[in-house]
Amino acid sequence: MARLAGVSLATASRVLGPAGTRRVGSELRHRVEKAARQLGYTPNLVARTLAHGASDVVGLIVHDLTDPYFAMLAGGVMRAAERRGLVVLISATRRDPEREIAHVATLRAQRARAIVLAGTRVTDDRLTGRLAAELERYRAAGGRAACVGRTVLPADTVVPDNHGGAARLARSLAALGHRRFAVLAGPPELMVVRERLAGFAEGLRDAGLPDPQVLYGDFDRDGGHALAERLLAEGTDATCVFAANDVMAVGALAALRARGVSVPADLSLAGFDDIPTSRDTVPALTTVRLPLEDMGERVLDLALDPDSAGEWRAERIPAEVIIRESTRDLR
Amino acid sequence: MARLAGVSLATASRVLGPAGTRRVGSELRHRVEKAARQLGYTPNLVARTLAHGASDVVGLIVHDLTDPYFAMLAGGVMRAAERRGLVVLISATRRDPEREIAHVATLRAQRARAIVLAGTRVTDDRLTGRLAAELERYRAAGGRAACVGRTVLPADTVVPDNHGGAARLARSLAALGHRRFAVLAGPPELMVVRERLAGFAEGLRDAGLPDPQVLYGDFDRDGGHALAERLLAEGTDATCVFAANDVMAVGALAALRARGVSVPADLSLAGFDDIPTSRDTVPALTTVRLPLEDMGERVLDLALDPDSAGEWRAERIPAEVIIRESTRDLR
DNA sequence: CTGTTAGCGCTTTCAC
DNA sequence: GTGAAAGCGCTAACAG
Repeated sequence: MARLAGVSLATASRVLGPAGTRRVGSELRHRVEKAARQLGYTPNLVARTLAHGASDVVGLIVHDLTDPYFAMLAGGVMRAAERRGLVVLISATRRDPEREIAHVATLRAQRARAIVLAGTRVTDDRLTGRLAAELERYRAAGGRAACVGRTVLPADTVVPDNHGGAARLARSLAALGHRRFAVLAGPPELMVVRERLAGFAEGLRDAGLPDPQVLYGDFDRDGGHALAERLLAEGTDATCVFAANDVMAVGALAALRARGVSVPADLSLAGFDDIPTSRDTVPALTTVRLPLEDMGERVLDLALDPDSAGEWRAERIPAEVIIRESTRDLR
Repeated sequence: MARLAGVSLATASRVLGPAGTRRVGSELRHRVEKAARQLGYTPNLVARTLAHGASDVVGLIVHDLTDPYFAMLAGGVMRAAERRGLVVLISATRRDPEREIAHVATLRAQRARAIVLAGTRVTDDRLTGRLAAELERYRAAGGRAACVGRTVLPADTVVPDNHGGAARLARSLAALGHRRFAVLAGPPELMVVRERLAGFAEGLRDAGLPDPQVLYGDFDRDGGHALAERLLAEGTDATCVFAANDVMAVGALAALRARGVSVPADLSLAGFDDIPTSRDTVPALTTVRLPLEDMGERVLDLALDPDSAGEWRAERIPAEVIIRESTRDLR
């Protein structure tokens, strides 16, 4: 113990402890610091957490780190955490709501200072209810939480404008002269999917166009690939395809290419999210931009900052349509 | 406290505690479990860690989660951790060795059960020495560690066959009829870069070809982009370009395309790693495959499994050349 | 300003 | 088998 090395005991805690209004004579302060350095002493954060109550780990629950959407989000959360001197415990749900609930429980047991939930929001009320209950216990134990997605959970939320973005995208596409659309959607149980789909349909209606043809599948690269093949197999009169997210669009692009369908000459394609690779696909992907890293930072801020009044806060994130080369101008 | 709820006290610990040879009468066992359930009791892992010594968090230090290489690696580590009931604390170095050292220190303070280091290995001896020292302290405090990359650290290591893979790639490319090469390399301080460069040059020599033209830059997408532009600006007589990793290759591809250089018609291009997107680029990227997720799992296994004898283990990971469409067959 | 004294919640000998 | 008691290493009142 650095204590014995120095001379005093709990004084050490004051100088080595969390920066703050620690008043210690400079003489002793130096002695302690010196001793600590000599012994290579590092405070045991576990003990500190136990005694002091507040841990400096925050939990982040995502679907899959391998998906650029979540990787970017995680990057933002980690950046914000580092700025505050906190560390991030990441766990993946792989879209399994049960696993998400379990992870919240683990984080509670771990006494994480805050939990950020990203991307498994489903429409099943029973599941949502159980997750909410688990979160409630966590909060009751002094934890803070925030999530990104829809405001269905009892927590502050960063809510990307999925609906509005998709609607604006639809209108932009209509303005390019497209009249018939197909949507490669993820599983209908996913909130994001429903929002983007509804927004897109609404945008189409605004433009006086009929509802799109909709195909449901997995919300990932292979899902996009499979759906594009199905679209081709079933036949379509659409001139433009909207994939519910960019990774699906990337998969669709590959499938179309393999089948000899040229984008955008034969068929236009648009995605959603604006992950980094979407500007590097060929053709570059028209999409709806979400400031993923910023969202990550914001959601951690929300989780950590003192609650506002009674109601849960919802921070809307604007989504911006970006027209690139994958959508043909038919005019 | 579940204790009072039930009846006994430390008995609760025996039934709720870590699974094992806990002998408790089934009557009491049931009572305790019931009480725990009623109260929604969850053991405080922080306290357990303090008392019991062993935490169930493992640390993972990567360069940047946003880079698919590390995302995949992280995915593997997380999978392996989950299988063992452990959680993963991830931190990013953004290639700053100082930050890496700091993260090890933090993880030590956090009493992480194990640390996995991935991807900041540099050639600076002073830095490596300090990192080694920090690791040594961690280990002295009972921690375990393993890393992926070069075996320069006092730890078990998963070592991808960068040299061999690059050499085989060079020979394959030579077999396709290419005679003059350019390499878009990352910063020379990075171990990976040196290994891949050396391996590539060696493969060329094996084939009786001259050393390649080498350009150094950043080890990421934008680095690849910038380097490709520089290559074009400076002019080159190479018929094939080797980018030291896939994300650089993706950037290079975009730059070449923007400049009207067709791949592989005008110039061939190859990468390294085989990240998921490399099969979706246009043209699909010739590369050297590394089983990233497996590597992640293996490195955690290495870190956690009881040390073998005195020497540090080095687990070689084979790298497989994958010829796709981005490299032209000149024969 | 600085030393003493209780715990934080759990695991673990050590008796009964 | 099961209860009692002693810490794990640190922080936080509370006195000096």
